[in-house]
Amino acid sequence: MPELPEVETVARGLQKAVAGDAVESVWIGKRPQVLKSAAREIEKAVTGATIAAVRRVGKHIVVDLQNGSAPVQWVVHLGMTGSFVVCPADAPLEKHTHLVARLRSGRELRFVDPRMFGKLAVASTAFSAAGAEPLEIGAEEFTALFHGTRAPIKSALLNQALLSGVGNIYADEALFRAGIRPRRRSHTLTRAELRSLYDAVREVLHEAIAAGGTTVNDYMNALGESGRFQFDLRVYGRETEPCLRCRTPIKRIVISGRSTHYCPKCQK
DNA sequence: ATACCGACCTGTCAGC
DNA sequence: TGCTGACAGGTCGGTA
Repeated sequence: MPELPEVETVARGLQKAVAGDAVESVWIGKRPQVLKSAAREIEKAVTGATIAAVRRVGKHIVVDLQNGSAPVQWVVHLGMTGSFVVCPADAPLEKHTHLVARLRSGRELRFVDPRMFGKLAVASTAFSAAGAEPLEIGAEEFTALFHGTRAPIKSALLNQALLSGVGNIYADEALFRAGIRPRRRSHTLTRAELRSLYDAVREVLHEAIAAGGTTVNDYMNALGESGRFQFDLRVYGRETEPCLRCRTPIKRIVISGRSTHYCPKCQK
């Protein structure tokens, strides 16, 4: 589900809603797949801790906790269907809820994930993403990064070790805006093409953040509200529909197992 | 080194 | 109505 703009939206929403609050107690479900730290360890790190800040790193949500003298990080990845929301304690418990943190303010912070592709862990060492932040990297560095791999550009954009945060929707949208075919080999792109792609990636991510993310199916922000960027998608999910620029039907192909959408006329 | 492919899970929707 | 298969925002590990 969530790519950089969705995770950013959740992190900002949580930062606004729960920074300064504290965790009084925690309930942990019995789904080992989503818990990457032992339940005991999570309980120990989180119970009694003050929430200093909530921020995004790549596609991860990082909650900075202060527990006694030791800073601890609570790291959450939403996978495809995860949600991390704050709600009143009496809100009905959703199916597939894996963790509930009761806050001093009386509200609850809940981690819900039906498909269980998400992850939740605690860490005492600073968490960092493998790849570069697309909104922080410079154009030169971006070019060097993509000249260094022979993979199809669509696959390269999805490779979190190169760039952290771009997922299937925004990869397709950025390639459309830059006029580049998704199967083109990354190292064969000209400097000018990579410069357009750099601009397109940043532009689409900024616009999507401003719209509160894309809700295709079940993505929700920290307060359980939908995003609005689904109305601004130009190619993703528009197979056979006319290109918004040239009216040619949008094509759908599969690249490294992911559904890929592009305009055969506008993208070279 | 690189790149496909299935696996991990549950839910939904289209088609028969 | 109900079954079956395809598909879904993401990553990982195995294999070629």
